[in-house]
Amino acid sequence: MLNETHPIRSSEETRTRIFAAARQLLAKKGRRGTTTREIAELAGVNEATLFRHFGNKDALIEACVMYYCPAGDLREFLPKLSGDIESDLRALAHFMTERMESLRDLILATFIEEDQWSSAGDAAWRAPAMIKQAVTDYMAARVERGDLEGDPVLMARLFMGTIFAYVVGRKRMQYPEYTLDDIINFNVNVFLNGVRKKK
Amino acid sequence: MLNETHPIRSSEETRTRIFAAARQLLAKKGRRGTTTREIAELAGVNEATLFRHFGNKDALIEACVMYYCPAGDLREFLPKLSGDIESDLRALAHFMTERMESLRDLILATFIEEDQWSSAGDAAWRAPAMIKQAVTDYMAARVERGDLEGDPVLMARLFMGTIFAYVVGRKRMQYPEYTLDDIINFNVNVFLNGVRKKK
DNA sequence: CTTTTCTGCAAGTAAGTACTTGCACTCAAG
DNA sequence: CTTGAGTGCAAGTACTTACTTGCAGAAAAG
Repeated sequence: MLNETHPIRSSEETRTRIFAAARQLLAKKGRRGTTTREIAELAGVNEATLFRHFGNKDALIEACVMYYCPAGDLREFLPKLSGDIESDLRALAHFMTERMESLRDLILATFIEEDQWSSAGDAAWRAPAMIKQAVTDYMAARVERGDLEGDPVLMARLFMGTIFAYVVGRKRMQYPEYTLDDIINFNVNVFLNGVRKKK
Repeated sequence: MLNETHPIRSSEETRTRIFAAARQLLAKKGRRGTTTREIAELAGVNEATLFRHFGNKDALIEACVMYYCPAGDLREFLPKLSGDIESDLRALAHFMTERMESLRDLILATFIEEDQWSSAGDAAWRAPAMIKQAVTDYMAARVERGDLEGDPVLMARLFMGTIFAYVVGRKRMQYPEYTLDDIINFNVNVFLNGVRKKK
């Protein structure tokens, strides 16, 4: 007999359900504030299943972060860039905003309890670090070509900082009267006017 | 007899010792990761003293945040500004960096566990919100005067965002080869070139 | 001197939490 | 049909944590 408390589920699906629940709770309550009981409940599995899959809470969290922080999806995006700087930067800003937005809470969570995240914390930061490097390279190429002038590292830092601040600060510092496009356009314009090479 | 386990302490001093310890731990481990036992130990008081002073952990944390987030110290600073825009903005950037730095971890902690901070979370954000308003006003005045052009709200947002990103991201995104001055000077220059009115 | 206030100390309680274990059930593969 | 993997369920363990309580000492105020 097949009752509703025993639905058929593959092992894979169970794992992803657990990951989804863990991510949601980790982002909301942090590592210590999240209990295995809550994760199990939200995932719709028994608490014992968590431990049978991952051994302990730490391993679960680490696997969860690894699962959600792939580091390679930037390579599909970069080759598409080659128009003029302004549209490039706008596209980059949109791409980065999306990426960071989807990891926002997980990234934020690694900021506090810093000593307790161990390698899971590093995993969450791998994608942003790769993007940072790519942006720096982009800026350096444009400086080389004579489009921009200044230190590419500081340029990348400034550019990414504006996006970081938008994504992270959004909840506490709200600007409901502006759309994401408004803000990105403004930021890109100011940035470009500020670093474009004078002729 | 006066032994070292019973040193003389006024009630006021005990409170500030508790606040200092609580702040340190809250910043490092978050609200749930911080235990009353640890706070008492670090403060050098008995755990029971905590509860005799504040009743419960929540009230302690709230009192602690209130204690460390005064909202009025900006008024002493603003009147000193009246030179040219560049030096004004540099001074503002330094001031904001210092303020945010001293509250960095407390502010960060309020980002996650958001539902659990209640009014303490608002208290931690009162000072930044006031600074945001002051910067917006400053920008508006400069636009009015014809020095800058653009939307003062977005200008303030961008300007503060760069500082926010620096302070918050510092630990994970390190640039040991640049000093704070390097970064502030670069950011202020780019920003100013970007928003200065063209003649 | 007496009283009040603040504190330390030790013991304890009730609740929560990570994690375990033994058993039964379902389903798919051999 | 048998077997094994994956799961639910219920009970339990060892530990932590917020919070309490009763007692005693020390200092300050009256």
